[in-house]
Order: sequence, then C-alpha cells, then structure tokens
Amino acid sequence: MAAEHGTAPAVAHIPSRGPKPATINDVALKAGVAASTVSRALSMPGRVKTTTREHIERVAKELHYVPNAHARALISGHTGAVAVFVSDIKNPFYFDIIRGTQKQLTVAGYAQLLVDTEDSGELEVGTLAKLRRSCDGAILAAPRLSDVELVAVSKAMPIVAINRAAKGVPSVVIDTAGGMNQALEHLASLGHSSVLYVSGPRSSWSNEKRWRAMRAAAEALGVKSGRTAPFSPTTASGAAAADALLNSGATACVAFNDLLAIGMLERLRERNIRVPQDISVVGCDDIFGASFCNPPLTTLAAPIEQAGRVAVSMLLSMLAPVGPRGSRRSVVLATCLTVRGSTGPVRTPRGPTSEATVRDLLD
Amino acid sequence: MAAEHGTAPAVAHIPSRGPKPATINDVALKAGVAASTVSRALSMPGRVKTTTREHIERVAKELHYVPNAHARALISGHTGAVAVFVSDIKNPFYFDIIRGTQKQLTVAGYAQLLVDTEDSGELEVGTLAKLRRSCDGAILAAPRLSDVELVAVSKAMPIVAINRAAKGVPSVVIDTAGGMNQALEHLASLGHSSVLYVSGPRSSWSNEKRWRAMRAAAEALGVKSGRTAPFSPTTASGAAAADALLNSGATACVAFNDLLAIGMLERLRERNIRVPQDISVVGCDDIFGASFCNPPLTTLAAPIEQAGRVAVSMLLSMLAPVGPRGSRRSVVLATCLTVRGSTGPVRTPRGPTSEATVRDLLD
DNA sequence: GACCAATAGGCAAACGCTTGCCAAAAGTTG
DNA sequence: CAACTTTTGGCAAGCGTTTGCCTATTGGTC
Repeated sequence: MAAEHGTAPAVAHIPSRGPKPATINDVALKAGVAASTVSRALSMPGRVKTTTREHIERVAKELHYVPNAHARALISGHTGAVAVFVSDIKNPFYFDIIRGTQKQLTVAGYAQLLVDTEDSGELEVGTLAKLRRSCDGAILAAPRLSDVELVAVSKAMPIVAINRAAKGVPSVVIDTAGGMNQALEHLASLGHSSVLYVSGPRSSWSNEKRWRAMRAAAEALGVKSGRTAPFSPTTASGAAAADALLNSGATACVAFNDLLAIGMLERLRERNIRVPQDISVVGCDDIFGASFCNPPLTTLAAPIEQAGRVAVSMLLSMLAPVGPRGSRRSVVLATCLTVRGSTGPVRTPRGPTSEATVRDLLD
Repeated sequence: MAAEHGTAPAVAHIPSRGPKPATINDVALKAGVAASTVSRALSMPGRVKTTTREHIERVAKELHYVPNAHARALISGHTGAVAVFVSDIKNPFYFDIIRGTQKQLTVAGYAQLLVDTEDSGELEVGTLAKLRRSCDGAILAAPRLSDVELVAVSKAMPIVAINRAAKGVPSVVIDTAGGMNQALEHLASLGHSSVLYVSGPRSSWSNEKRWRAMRAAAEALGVKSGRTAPFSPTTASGAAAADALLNSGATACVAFNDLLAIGMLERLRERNIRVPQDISVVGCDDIFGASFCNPPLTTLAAPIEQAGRVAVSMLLSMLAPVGPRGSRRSVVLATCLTVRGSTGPVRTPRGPTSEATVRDLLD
C-alpha cells in the first residue's frame, strides 16, 4: 500500500527530526486535495465522501499530522484549555482539587493550565485577564479576589468558583459548615462543653462560614464557643494555634483546616498534652495525611476531588454550544464527620481517666 | 488628558462586557498609528519614538489590550507554555515537583500545562506528540516511556527529564541512591545486620537504582540485604509490604518511597509491631506527611521542589535563543538522611530492651 | 541649500487553520 | 433528456500577530 514513505520515524507518533511538523497543507498536497477538504475530513466526518476521508486520514497518519492548536484557537476561539487557579500550591487541599480537575479535563480532552495565585487577589485578576483568550474558561479554587471583581470576571469569561459563593457566579461549594453540627454533636456527646474555633485567614470565605456554622451549632447544643485570632493555614501556624488553644481553657477545638490541626497536634505532643485524653482536636477537609498523623485526625471530610470534577463538568457544560441551558449554576457538596483518634471523652476534672486506668491494668 | 473615554469598566483589567476583547488593530486605530507600530511599541521598546510609544501604551491600557497568545504563538512559534508531565498525580512526590516547576515558570513568565500520564508510557508519547506545538518544551517527571522513545522525543522537542537518565537527554536526577550509604551506615550503627529493600514498581528507573545502591552499600558494610517483589508506590500497598517485611526476618528495611513506608507503618501498628523498637523503617523522598506520621519517618530526604526548579531552569536555558550553549545537560541533586522516629537500635534477642525498661520505670 | 545617515512608521506577507460561498459532479424526478 | 436537488470539493477570506522591506521624515554636515 503506502509505497512511498518519506523517512519513516523510528518511534511512532514522534517525528524524529526536522523542526517543522507537517501542516494541513502538507497533508492536502500529498493527498491531492485542498486544505479545506482535509480540515473537513478530520473535523466534520459527514461532510466528505467516505473514501476521500479514509484516504486523507491515512495520509495524515503517515505524516504524523497533528493540528496546530494555536491556529485552531485563533480562528475558532476554542482553545481546548482550562485554567485552574489555586491560591496556594503548597496546600495539599488544592492537590485534591487539581486531581479532580485533571481527571475530568483529561476525559473531555481538555488541557489544564495550572496557576498559583499566591493568595493574592491582584495576581488573580491580573493573570485572569492575561489568560482570558488563552483558555476557554477557568476554575477558581478558593479565590481571594473581591466579590465585585469575581462577578466582573464571571461576566467576562466562563468561570466556576470553588468554595466561594457570589451572586450569579457558578460555584461548587464544599459545605464543611454543614457538617459542623455533626462535629459539635460528636464533641458534646463526649462531654465537651467549651469548644474553640481555630480561625483561618481573614480573607478566606470558607473561614467565616465555618466559624458561623460552628457557633450556631454550639449554641444549639448549649456548648460554649469562641474563636481565635486568624492563623495562616499551615502546619507551621499550628504551634501558635495550639498555644492559643491551651490558653483558652477549652477542652476541644475545631480547626479551620487539617493543616492547622496537624500542626497543633505536633505542638501539643511537644508540650506533653495528650490528644485526645487531655484535649480533642477536629480538623476540616480530610487532606492527605489526616489519616496517618499522630493521633489520626478526626475531621470533617470533604469530597475535595469530587469538587474539582464537578466544577469542571459545570464549566464544560457552560462551554457547550447548546448545552442544557438550565444546568445547575451552583452545587453544594455535603461533608460528614470522619472520627479518628484525635477526639475523645473530656477529661474528668482530676486524676487519671477511667480509660487510662483500664490501660494501666492491661499493661 | 484622556478626554474621551469609551465605557470605562468598573473593574480594572477585566473588560466587563462584550465577548470581544480589544485587538492590536483597535489600539492602532484609536492611537492613530499602524498595527505594526503598536506591535513594535509594545515588544521592541527602542524601535519607536518615545512619545509615540508612551501614547500607544496609554491607549493600550485604556482599552485593556492584552495580546492574543495564540496569534503570537502562531507566528513566532513561541507559546509561553511548558508542559509538565507527571506519571501519577496522586503521588505527593509530584506535588513537590509541581511546586518547584510552577514557581520557576511563573518567575519566567511561562504558563504551566499539567499532564497526568497515569503511569502509561503510551499515553505519555501520545500526549507529547499532541502537545508538541502547544508548548515550548516539556518537563518529564519520572517518565515511563522507553529509552528509545525518550531519546526520540528529546530530539523532536526540548525536554528535561526528572529522575531518569538517558544518553543525550538533559536530566535532573535526585540521587537518592547516593544517600543510601548514609542510610545503611545509620542502620548498621544501630546494630542492624539484615536489611530488606522494599521494592517499588518494576517500570521505575529510580527503583532499580535505589536497590542497587542499597545492595552495594550493604555489602560494603557487611550487612545482609535482600529485596521484596515489586509493590506499587502507595500507602495501600504498605500493608502487603509490611507483611513481606515481617516474613523476611530482617530487622530493618528501606522502602522505595515514603508512601510505601507510611503504609507499612500503619500496618505494623495494626499488627502490634513496635517501630522502631521491634523493627526500623527508612523511607525515600521526604514527602509531605513524612514528618508527622506515626512514628515520624526516617527518610532519605530529596530536594524535590528544587528538582522541579532546576529542571525548569535547564529547559528555559535550552529555549533561550543564544543561551549559554555549554550549559549543563545533566544535574544530579544530592540527598541526605533525615533521621526521625522510625529507626532505632536493633532489638536485643529476648526480653524488653533496655530502653523499654527505662520507660517502664518512668511510668 | 544640497546631500547623507539615521530614525520612525507603514504595508503587506506570512503563521496554520476554519468556514462561507460557490461550482462541479452526481443522483433524482418528470 | 431536461430540470432539479443533493453531494462533494475548492477558493479565498479571515483570525491577531510579527517582521522584512520600503518610504517618509528628521537632523546633521559641508
């Protein structure tokens, strides 16, 4: 069949030399048709005769023809890429988001443009403007920009926000707050009567939601509640947070996120405070590591990866030419409490707890 | 000055309405010059008169003009994007790589295209071919493709491989193997005389290197060594790996990576094997979580993020039109042992260890 | 004032692809 | 067999930039 090869590359799909990959014109020339026919054969299957199409496809394959995404984007306005903005790439929370988006984007044949906004709303807006034409849409995970800006961006290009709700902006929010009742009930049932909320960054929308939800849940259960000053959501801040917790006199706390909680756990051990015998700690998110830290962390488990996937699905449906117009503009993902080793019964006022006694006997 | 505004958008940088952002022609028109002049004013500062340039810049700003990356890429062949391939986005190891690449790329004004190849060499090659023209180069982290393919790819486009060396392919390798002596010396000095290597996936280049290095180090120290069958590098596989370790009769092990090691730690605790009193575990990489698992993991700490950064620097210098031609084609990053709680003196044949006795007394 | 070297700015041709429009070819019907 | 309708394929006009080449304009020198 293919009697006249050019130089057959040693490795399939990768032209082994020459800086110039084949263009649509090369294919057209070799196939003896016009470039437009090649274009149609490849992207509008019904538009050309079957035999011509097959011939063109064969030639294209021989030449290892790959359409130039930029040229295509230039004319069609469709880039095949979606930007994913995370506010801090060091935070494992976002890794799960990225996993989710990556997965769903790959399935749909989209490329993922990863952007770290370093917690700066300005950088966010700036990059967004720059990338406006380079991607078909964007996922904003826990954006830091203002509501006004968010709404404006949303008008300018298709976006879906994660963990951030604003009027008219499609969003996926992980309702950690919604699980707060479970957490408080759990703590209350263990006898805790005073619970501290360990606050995350002031600019975080979720932080405010979580605190409010916790306060409300505490109130409903007759549990005393309070909050710390804001901490940055890192294990490093956990030390200061732990000290704040000890000062507060509370017997249990809910931390803004797992990173903070894990940091607290370390500090508490350093200070010879036993968790959960002396104090109970609840985290939020259930990030990688929450299950094997010491002790394993009780946490409000969030379907983070799913959030990424759902956000992408929403975005892609917005992009579809005649998609289901009435598709949901906003999705709330529920969370639920995962109880592990960092929560336990409140310590009886003095002496060893009964549990400790039992263990002593067993030794 | 600017007496005649158009509609001034409410939010800076983001055109608030209209699907069509300003093009270079709009700027040219409004500024009363030719498009080419605008282009030059913006990218070849010295080429136009200062006053014209300033005028054009002002108009461009007013119009919120952002050059269309695709049009630019089409003609210049320079896309401003770099693809980063990871073989499994679930693995925290790659998160650190991504952090590093992200950081360095951002600094250089490049965008990062993230690709998960799902451990498939084929997918790797396929995507690479597809992305060939969509990015200026690629970073291949722990690629799974064959040597032949890797070399071919490297000829077709600028790439830098991480943790994979092949003739003529620029690479950054984290020399975990190099630190193996330290690890074995550490174990030997603790009295261990039989050490097991817990093997990672067969397709991993590093796995082989690490095993060889460990065996050599063990031999040099007169320590008995052996290896397990291959395990997938996940915490889940840790259970089976731990069982294999127990069967082996070795008193210490070095695991292919931290993920595996952490999984083993969990399983050992379940089986009431105390680490490090009964058995010592050493990991590789020092990923997120290694410092706070239970017990904290002794590990061959790898400068993962740095590897990402260095890889990007190398790639970018390859891209530079007249870069330092003699720049290093290959970089080896050293690792060193980080001792934490998962390694300790070998257990004396019978009875409680002296350490345990001390602790009993303290209780 | 004539001549020359810079310097500034414009024209138009790419870059690789899509797509509206048209014409040729083929099939259908009376 | 003529007059349609339907396929099928080609032409050429862009998409938004960059850039080589050319022409004005400017300033300097004799």
